[in-house]
Amino acid sequence: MKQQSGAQYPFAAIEEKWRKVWQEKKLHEIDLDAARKKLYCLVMFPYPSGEKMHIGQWYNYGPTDTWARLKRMQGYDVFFPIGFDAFGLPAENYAIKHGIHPAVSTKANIDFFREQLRQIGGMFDSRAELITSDPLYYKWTQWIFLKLYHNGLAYRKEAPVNWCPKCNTVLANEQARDGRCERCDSLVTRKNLVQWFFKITVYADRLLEGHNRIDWPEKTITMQKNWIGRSEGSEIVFVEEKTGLPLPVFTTRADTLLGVTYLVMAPEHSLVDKITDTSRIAEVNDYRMKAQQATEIDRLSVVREKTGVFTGAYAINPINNERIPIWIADYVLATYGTGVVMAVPGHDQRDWEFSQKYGLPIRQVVKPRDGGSIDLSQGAYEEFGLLINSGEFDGLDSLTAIEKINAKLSEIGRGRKTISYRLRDWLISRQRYWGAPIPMVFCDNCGEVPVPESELPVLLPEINDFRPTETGESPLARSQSFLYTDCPRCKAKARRSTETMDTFVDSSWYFLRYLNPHLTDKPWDEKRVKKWLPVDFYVGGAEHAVMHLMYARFIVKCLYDMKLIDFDEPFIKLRHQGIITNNGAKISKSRGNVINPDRFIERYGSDTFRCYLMFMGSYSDGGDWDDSGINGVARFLGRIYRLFDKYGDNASRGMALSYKSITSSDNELKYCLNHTIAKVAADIESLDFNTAIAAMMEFLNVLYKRAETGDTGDLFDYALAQYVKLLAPLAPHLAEELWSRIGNSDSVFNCRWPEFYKEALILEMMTIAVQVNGKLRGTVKVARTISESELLRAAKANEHVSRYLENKVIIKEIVVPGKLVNIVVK
RNA sequence: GCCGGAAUGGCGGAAUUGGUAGACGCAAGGGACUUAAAAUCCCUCGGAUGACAACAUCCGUGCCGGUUCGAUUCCGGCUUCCGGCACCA
Repeated sequence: MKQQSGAQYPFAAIEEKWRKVWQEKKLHEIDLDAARKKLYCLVMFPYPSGEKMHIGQWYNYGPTDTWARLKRMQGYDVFFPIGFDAFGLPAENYAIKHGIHPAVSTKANIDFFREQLRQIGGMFDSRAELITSDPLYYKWTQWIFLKLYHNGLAYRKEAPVNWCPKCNTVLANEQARDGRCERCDSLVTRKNLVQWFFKITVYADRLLEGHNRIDWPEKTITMQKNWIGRSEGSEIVFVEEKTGLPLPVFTTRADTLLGVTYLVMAPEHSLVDKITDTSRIAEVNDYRMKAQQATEIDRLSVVREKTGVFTGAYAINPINNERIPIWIADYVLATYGTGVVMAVPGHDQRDWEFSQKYGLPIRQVVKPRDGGSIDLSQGAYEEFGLLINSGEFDGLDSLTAIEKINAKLSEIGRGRKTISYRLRDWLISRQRYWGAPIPMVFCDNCGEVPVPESELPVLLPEINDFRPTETGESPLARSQSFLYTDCPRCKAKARRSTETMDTFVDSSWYFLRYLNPHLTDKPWDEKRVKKWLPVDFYVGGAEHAVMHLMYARFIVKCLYDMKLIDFDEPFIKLRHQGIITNNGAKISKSRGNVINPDRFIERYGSDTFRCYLMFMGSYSDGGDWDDSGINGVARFLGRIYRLFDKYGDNASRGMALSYKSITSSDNELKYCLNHTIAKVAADIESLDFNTAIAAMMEFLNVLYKRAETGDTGDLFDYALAQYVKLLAPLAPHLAEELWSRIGNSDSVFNCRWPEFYKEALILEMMTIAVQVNGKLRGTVKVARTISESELLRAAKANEHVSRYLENKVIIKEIVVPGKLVNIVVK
């Protein structure tokens, strides 16, 4: 018989049609106040820095929509909002490059993005859309700044900052990766500026504690822990001999205190001037100049020789009153610990290297616990051990010695146990135009004055020249009408703060705003926030592990402490999608290897493209982009379409049937139907989209086999109807079309995910593998109820097996119920 | 250097707590249909050896070793790749 090829799958018409219907019927608008089984599913919002969404963004939003749709069909009230992280450097750089004002280019780009998001067919609630560059939004970003300010969590100080000479802007440590600007790859230099900071360091321990209460990838939590870098140790106060100035050091090895042979200060340390001996001033200043200039180029070199100079000053060891020289060296960081290190060349490799170069003495104060010998001329001995040359502490184990020495220092008021962190305060000011202005005023009489809440928002001035200035001053200063204002307190002439806020401030609270982004008199709807937050499921790139994801947690903890919200962790469950590369290289505009999804949508349709992204491989691993397999997914959807084109009437009949009323001996189809229902749900839930689609393909193959053999009874009809529901989260447009064609007037997304019947998964006959000495020799098909002895007899009788048993002695017989038999012979 | 993760056919990738390795696809080859092409459908498809053939035997999940009746899975030691951190005292 001739095989009919059937109708072509008219995806373009179908997809456009249903997107319109969904919009008209407001299918994706949910009643936030009436919802009973809330599920807040959030995906990191895009920053519209280019004209179009790239493939990575599609990869973020398509599969996540599939997840959200499944949850909806499982009976949850799913809130799945999307918005635009529109402020910030990428958007501004795009505007500068194209000579368009960022307000204009951002709006145009958002329009493109919105259309593309619509093409995905995502169930985004359009009423919840927010744009962080909208005054209606950033008014409340400024409000949050003021809240932090009034609670002592925002402050200003002069600080050496990472400065990108090309972007003309300050960079956060997180943005100055490998000493290079995250955006433009220029080498970062240092510059002293007065900057605004948020006191995230105050929350270091709270941020660590919260890790125990969230379901996040282990890797992400580890990265945050490393970033916070909590380290327990001691603060020990040395005293400078001439001036009597205290010089506290931080160490984790108080047990080596008697092995200290000199101190080293960071070149930038503020006391260097005060202690340096007059005879050494020239040399010290010269070194400090060089250290400041010797920027990141040197820092990057892998094997960098340590350098330093002697200050001419001496310090006194608080335990034995020994007089030791004070040096400065740039291997000591000004920003960690106290900026002063007690050097123990015998037991710290860095100090050892320094001592070798400058001929400083080495003293052993720890010996191995096992009595073995060590050779300090080869390098430092950094292990814990037993103390020697340490007076009253001799013979103690390092761990005990740390306790005893801490106690003694405490007693004499010269030290204490303390904790040091790698985490620094969050530098939030940017000398850039495209951001939320910091709502502060500087008055000659009153000093630093916060803008009153009633005067928010401080509008971003509409200026023509929005490019950064070379002096480092913000371009906002170019606007006289913005810059000069009246002091809110004394009404005298005053100047506004001209910096804008880091965009990570904008994205640290947006999930609160989604629930009602149109509110004008408050930042969020408390009632809805109480009901909907925290976010149940958050999906986004792993590149945000230490920035966005930590800042958002910090801001939420601040708001919690101010009693403005009643939860202190914003994202209960977090998962990352993998990265799509192009020929193994990261996709970026600068590399010119951007993949535009549009041509695939045009050629294959949105459903096919979405399914292909999900089918390509593991979602959390990502992978290299290769379009050669997309045909297979297009064929798959085409086959579904044609099956229903031909057997639509059967599916319609199947709609009216209930599973329990069907009598059929087709156990294979029963199994397949029920197994697929369970598997697709479980796999989508755990983001294993690829295997969910594979299961749907297998199910389809089974259905086709039934169609070919004419075995199309009630069970087949019923299975067809269920198939549409299973398809719905994966290919929403096609499923909705088929659902309508088989006689439904309501959306498939308003029906419930089918139940599966466990009993169908238990097959009467099963195939058991038979091994001899662990090697597969054959299989036997037996009844499920077979006894162990009967199974063994059947296994041994199998012709492929029996010949391996001839003239052998059976030593052992292993039976794994339902799986296999292994016969061990000799 | 330190901390994670990974390595499976020509390719992307499957493989619930150790239990039939290679599901599902792609590509390729052969065939059907067609004037032809596209589309569609069917068959083969990890490697080696033997046979006309169905088939049989051996090898095979980065490398070496171990535990086990049995290892892609567990343990020890390497190699390579990816991600993160990198003078943090």
